[in-house]
Amino acid sequence: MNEHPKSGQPVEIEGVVAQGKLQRLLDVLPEDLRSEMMPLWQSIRFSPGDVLIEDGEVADRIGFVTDGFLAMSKTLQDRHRHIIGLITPSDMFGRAFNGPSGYRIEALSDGAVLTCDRQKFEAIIARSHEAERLFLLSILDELDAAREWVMVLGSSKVVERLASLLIILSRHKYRTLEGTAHAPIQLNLHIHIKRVDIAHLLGTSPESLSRAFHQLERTGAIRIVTPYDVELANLERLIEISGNSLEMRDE
Amino acid sequence: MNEHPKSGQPVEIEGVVAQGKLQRLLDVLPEDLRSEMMPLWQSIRFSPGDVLIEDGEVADRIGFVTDGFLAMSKTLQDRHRHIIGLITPSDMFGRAFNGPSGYRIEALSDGAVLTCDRQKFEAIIARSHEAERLFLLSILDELDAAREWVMVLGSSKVVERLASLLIILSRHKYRTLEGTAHAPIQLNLHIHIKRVDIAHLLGTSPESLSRAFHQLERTGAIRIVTPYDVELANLERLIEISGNSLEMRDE
DNA sequence: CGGTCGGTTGAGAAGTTTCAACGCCTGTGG
DNA sequence: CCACAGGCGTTGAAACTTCTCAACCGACCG
Repeated sequence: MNEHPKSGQPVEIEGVVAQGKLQRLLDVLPEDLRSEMMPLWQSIRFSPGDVLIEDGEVADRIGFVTDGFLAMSKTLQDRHRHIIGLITPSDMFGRAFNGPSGYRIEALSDGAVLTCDRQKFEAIIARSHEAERLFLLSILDELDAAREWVMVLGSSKVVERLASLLIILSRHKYRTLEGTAHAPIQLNLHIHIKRVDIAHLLGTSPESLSRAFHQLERTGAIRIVTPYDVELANLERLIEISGNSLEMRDE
Repeated sequence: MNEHPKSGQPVEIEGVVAQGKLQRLLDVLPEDLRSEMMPLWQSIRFSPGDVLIEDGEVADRIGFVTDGFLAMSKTLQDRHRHIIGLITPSDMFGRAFNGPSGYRIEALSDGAVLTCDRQKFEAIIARSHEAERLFLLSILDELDAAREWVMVLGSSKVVERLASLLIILSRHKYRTLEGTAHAPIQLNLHIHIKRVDIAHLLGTSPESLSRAFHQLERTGAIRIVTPYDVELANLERLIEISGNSLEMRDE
């Protein structure tokens, strides 16, 4: 274990490297708080279907995704399932500073999280003004993401929503895309999420989703290598189909 | 009306009484900061179509709605307009602690806001740990609201989305509904928002929206007194139609 | 080899969009 | 004071998209 991780130096926990938001958070913590927090972290692997936090439960842990996809989901009385949002690597989950979870946190793919006792996490963050500010900013990012998602779901056609999703996922993967949108690059997305789950995320059925995928392929926007491996053959066209609702902004 | 944790003294600015979140924020501020902030507030009236903050603009003011409805909206290149969210009385707008606005803030009805210079607001909030914490909590609330809205837009049928909207609006208006959902109460909603705007909010067309309204009326869930004045005749049925996706939780 | 899971495809039913037209109300100018 | 235009909600009808149910297929597994 690293004794004195200086700012910018990768922090490693149980063989897993903390990235993105967690890394930045740790960078900002004063030395004493950081060394207090470090031993609290624990790496946990998950597989599709695992439930990390149940709907309505008061979570006793928070966590950061280091690999794979989690989802916030909700199953209604009529057995209808909605996926409210994806939680992708670097994102946090677990409602720090807040009440019970309004939805289930479940795994959509294989992956791993770094988790920490919620109350201890909160207590340490609250002792650093800088860390609390950083935390606030990350919530504001989440808010933006949620609102962007509202935009996406606002479009009535499934192809549009799917195109938007693919763009968003590609943005997550390659955070340095700005300006290159018009270059004839080819991006590969390996998304190990089942069609049903993507369908529930987009508010549609697996059948319609399948047709949308193949429609995108017919128009040349993407190439379906395997159901989990899509090549963004023509990003410009994909953006056009998505309705131009998304900026290719960086984080 | 809510209980005020500390001072409990309603604050009045230019004849407008600060409610909800703003009141609570002021209550939490230490005396010196509060008297510093008070003179910064200014009440402004708005009418439908007024643009308070333009898409992409770095807002120099933040504000709290005291009456009427604002919307976060975005107009795409293909002239398609989305409304991402409503901003209702007590809500804040204006991206404190954050970059440029990702959408336009426009008025959907007549109403009023209390506004304040953004930088000064931030500076004062940042000097009170309690206020900053409260601010963080209100962002978390917004996040919940945005995600609830994602749920709503996830349902494929327009009637369901409309039913959900009506329930949410009624919850905003009568914050003390829990437990009474089964009582045969009649709620009246006076919403001076044009059908086109509601349609854009629900991601549909005015025509479909109109049909949805009348379908709700036919099934006895609501009664349309005037297009802007709806009576929730059968809340239970409305909830059922909405797909039970919403809890009648309090704020 | 048979079963299950997940993706795809087909076909008819259901819901939505789109375009066009109508009616009501309001405000304006003759 | 009336006529008329424009805004807004509503209604109708046809084109389109999506949903639903059913069947099929390939991969994987016991």
